[in-house]
Amino acid sequence: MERPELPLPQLHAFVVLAEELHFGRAATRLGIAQPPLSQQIRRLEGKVGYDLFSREPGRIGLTPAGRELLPAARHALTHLALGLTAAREVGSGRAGRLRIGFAASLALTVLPSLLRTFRERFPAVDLDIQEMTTTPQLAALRERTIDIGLLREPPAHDAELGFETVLMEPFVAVLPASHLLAGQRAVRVEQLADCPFVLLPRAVGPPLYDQITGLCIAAGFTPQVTQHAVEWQTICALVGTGLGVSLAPESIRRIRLKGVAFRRIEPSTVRTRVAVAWRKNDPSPLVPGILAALNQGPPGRP
Amino acid sequence: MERPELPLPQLHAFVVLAEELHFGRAATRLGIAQPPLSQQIRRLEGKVGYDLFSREPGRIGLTPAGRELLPAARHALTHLALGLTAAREVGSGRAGRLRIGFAASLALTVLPSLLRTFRERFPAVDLDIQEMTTTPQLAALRERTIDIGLLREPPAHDAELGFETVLMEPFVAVLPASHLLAGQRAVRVEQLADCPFVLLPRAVGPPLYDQITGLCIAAGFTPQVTQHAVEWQTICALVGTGLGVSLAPESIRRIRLKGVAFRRIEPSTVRTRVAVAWRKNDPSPLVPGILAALNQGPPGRP
DNA sequence: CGGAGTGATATCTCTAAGCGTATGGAGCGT
DNA sequence: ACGCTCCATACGCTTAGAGATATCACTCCG
Repeated sequence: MERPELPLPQLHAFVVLAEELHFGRAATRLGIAQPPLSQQIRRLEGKVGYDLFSREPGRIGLTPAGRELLPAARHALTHLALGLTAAREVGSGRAGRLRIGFAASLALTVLPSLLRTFRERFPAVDLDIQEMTTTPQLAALRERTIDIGLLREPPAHDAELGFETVLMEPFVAVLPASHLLAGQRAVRVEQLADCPFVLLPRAVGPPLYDQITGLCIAAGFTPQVTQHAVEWQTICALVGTGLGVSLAPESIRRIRLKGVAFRRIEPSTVRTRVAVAWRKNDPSPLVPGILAALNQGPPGRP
Repeated sequence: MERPELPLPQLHAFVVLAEELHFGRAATRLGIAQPPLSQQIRRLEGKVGYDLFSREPGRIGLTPAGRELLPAARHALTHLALGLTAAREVGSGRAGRLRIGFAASLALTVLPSLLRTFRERFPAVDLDIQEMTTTPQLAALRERTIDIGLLREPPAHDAELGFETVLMEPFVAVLPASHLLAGQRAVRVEQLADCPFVLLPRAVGPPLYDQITGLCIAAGFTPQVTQHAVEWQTICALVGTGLGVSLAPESIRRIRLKGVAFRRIEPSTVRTRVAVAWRKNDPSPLVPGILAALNQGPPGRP
């Protein structure tokens, strides 16, 4: 990439003159007087090294060299103009791309309303949404694979990432419909002490896992996890087969499955925190945009 | 076409910095100190209205707006550079296109050697050659349909066109091989007085036609033209069938046809002038080039 | 022959680009 | 804590660019 030799204003004048083939009119179109235009063209011809126009009285024409340069000049000017407006669109946040990672359990609650209000405000923005559990989201944010994360139980502080709480969800008990406890309106956690548990593997979201087991421990027992599954959908299905019970954020009530019952638990003080995450140094104007959309949009009730 | 907002030097700096992602190295590549580079980028960002780079200590990166502008900037710069060198190639005459019209009778004499020497000197120039008779050539030159004409009997002076004599050709008699006069080494023009003539239509080249009939009139008779044909090739063929005789420039001896004989004529003082023609105001550097090639190349002997 | 139209030249002004040197200040590693 | 790297800022200088006005030169035309 060598340093540019031809100033753009001169090329602009060149293109306009090539279209008008008349110094007076071209100068008018450029909004300048005629002599400066003559100068511009002369200067440009000086830098190119050859005449670009043949000047015969009453008849201005492009020389072969001018004909050769014209399309390049036109392309450069239009490309730049387009690129500039595109960059401004993106810079202002009117256009662009935002990659969002979200926890599967939010697919039926926060996510839909968030996407709706965001799309209303930024119709030209492409949204790439991708289901990911908490830990991979944090990694993806750092690696710049996603720009926004919707996750559970964020770390309290992070040098690189910012968090904002979206929702505080209580837990519910997930029971087979045939289970004894399913007859109650609410279930005390200690009543689950002897039941086998179906849970997420701890690795996909250690804080949430610890919160659930912490609930049990607070109730005086250590849950016996007999089965793991990576998706809440699967956990509910397994519970439905009678394999065990589970404790889950209230959101998953939206998953309707035959033979599965959800019940409030007591104590109901412990809640799981749902948060947005973003890179603090992300220069994109869409990040503030989506935070605003989250706060403004209808609160995602489970 | 609006007036350009972004100066090219700044875009150049932008592209280089986007490649290096390091102010120091980019400045070195640009051959300037680091602070001016910072200024350039700042100015550019000011004009765009948004940051193009995210500056975190130890890590420079493109913002989305910068990513959007980068390809446009690169395209503009490379297109301009290519267009500029192309224009210079054409301007210097090293490349380009030259449209040549030529009289058919020259296809076997002046034209081949001219093309050969011209191609040696200007290998990158495209030559469009096109067979045309004299009158259309003059029109095509004026209409800028061709750039160079190779024609017979040019007008003595022309305001717009320039001419240079390439060759002065004597005439020969074209006879059926069986003709009585074919037995002689040379034919006196008046011996053709009673023969029917095959000639070009006057319209395709009035001066040449008048010259031929003038030859006859000088010899004391008016030729009886019984047949016209637009190509010398055809004329010779018709002569070969015994339809008549003709008078033609010596060049057409190169046309070898059975049953056709060519003989010197007497008096042999009258000659037909073969000339190059060009637009006097043609800005192309190839015009002087081809004139030089004509003078330098081997003289086109018929 | 004179005037209209068109482009080139001459001269002047002003602005902003472009560069350099010197300096400040934040992170990071030793 | 110190120094190193790296980028930003401040200041001053020079020059090229871009504009205007006034004037000249040429051609064409009535």
